[in-house]
Amino acid sequence: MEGKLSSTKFQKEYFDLKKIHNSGQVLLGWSELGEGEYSITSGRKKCYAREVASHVEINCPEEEVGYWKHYFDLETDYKIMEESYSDDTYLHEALAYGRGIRILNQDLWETMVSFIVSQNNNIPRISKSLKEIQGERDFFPTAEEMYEEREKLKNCGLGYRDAYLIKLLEELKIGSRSLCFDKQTEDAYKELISVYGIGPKVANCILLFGLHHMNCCPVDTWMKKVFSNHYEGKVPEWTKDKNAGYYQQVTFFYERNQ
DNA sequence: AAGCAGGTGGAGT
DNA sequence: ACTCCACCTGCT
Repeated sequence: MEGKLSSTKFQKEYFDLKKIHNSGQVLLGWSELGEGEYSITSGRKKCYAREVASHVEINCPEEEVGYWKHYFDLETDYKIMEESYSDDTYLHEALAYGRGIRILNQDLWETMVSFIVSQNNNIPRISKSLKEIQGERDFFPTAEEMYEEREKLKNCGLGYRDAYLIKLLEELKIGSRSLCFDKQTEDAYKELISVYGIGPKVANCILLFGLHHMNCCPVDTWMKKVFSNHYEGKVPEWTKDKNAGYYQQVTFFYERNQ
């Protein structure tokens, strides 16, 4: 490690590591070292985070404090987001239950791979496959690194999804596609679903979890349960809110843990 | 032992 | 534009 280490504390009321870890947005990079204690990687960076008393403590190199503040979205006020919910009893309950969940600013490439792998799949196998892809490395491989070892992807238990990743890696290699999605939500969405293996659900997950478009609301089997169990099968108004992604996360979390 | 799991592409209307 | 349905694989 280079430079001084830094230990920073943050109020825990709207920052709950365990809830974030179990909220469905994180599929790689986090490993639980003990109760409420994690080592976390994102891109080429690594930190340790743990719950102490009424705080969350983040330990990382001094020059990376800003990176991790952004990763945990600590510049966003979740209290205001919670209080600005529409007049909706179920959402109100979910917001209280999920208080502490934040929408992370995860590494884009890691998010893309994670959610391509996640389709029609289950959590244990998703995690297993993603660990297989990482292998013995300290960090999840970049697109360049994965391209070099693309043949190995066939041995990662990905099933038919390996073809999706290999095609994407080849497109990136020859430059017919880039990882720049720095554009309006609608344009980024169109470009994402043009990727072989990315449909509407995965595209919305990438927009929300990798590109921080807070208005995006991925609809998966759990969200369909939310709609049918609490909204008479209708799609609630808040799915179109500017903070729909946060509402999706807390209702997803609430429904899954009932 | 069939069916399912954080869906998608492709074929057929 | 909209319904079906096969699809890798591991788990129950």
